[in-house]
Amino acid sequence: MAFGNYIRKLREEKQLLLREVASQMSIDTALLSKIERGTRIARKEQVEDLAEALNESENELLKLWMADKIVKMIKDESNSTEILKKAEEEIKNLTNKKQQL
Amino acid sequence: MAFGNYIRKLREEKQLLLREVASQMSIDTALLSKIERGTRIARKEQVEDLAEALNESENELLKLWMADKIVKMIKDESNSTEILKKAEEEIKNLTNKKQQL
DNA sequence: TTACATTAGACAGATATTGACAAGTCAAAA
DNA sequence: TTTTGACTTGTCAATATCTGTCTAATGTAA
Repeated sequence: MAFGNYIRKLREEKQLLLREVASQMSIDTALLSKIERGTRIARKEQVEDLAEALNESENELLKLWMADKIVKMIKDESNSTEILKKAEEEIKNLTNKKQQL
Repeated sequence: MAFGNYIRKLREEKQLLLREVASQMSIDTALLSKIERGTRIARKEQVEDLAEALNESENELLKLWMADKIVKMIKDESNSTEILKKAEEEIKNLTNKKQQL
């Protein structure tokens, strides 16, 4: 599930209003609405605030948020899976190099 | 291999000078140098021009270029692999949804 | 209707990206 | 050693993108 849908689901489960959560995040209700609907991308800071406001794991939310950004970036490419595979390969290489230090 | 290193290798194999390739791309030599060294990210247009100038597959270069952007985005995260896995999962979901249309 | 939650659009200000220029390093040739 | 040519680096103005808010609109239940 996309990041926006996920946090909306969390918010609704907790029976919180947009304005309540947005207020805790110190942003406008409209902005949170857009983030939940996926028409605006949250900033890292805002994801952290969200985790706090929704009492959820910050790491988990950040993970979903980053994955979401990647998806938005390549979802329209015909070879998106190959791109991810290549990225994974590169990450592995980097990790190995780091360990050698 | 990162995108920049890769295109530098290609250029050197073909014995082309920065200024020759840059000229074909209608950009400054300095900019191409930075792209090859990874201190600047090429624009999509420039990757296309590069493919032309180096006589390489545009799709392949674009793939590497996108993978590179993803790597730059998450390489410093401790859970980068998990992030990629999640992204892959989402992409699969999207693909399935599309097929249902 | 009224009240309240949510959403859409438009805007100005903040931030980031872009490409070029000039000055720099470096190595090989003269 | 000077010169030459390839490449690199730092800086900067112009441009493009992003940010958050405001206002107005939509939807919905009482």
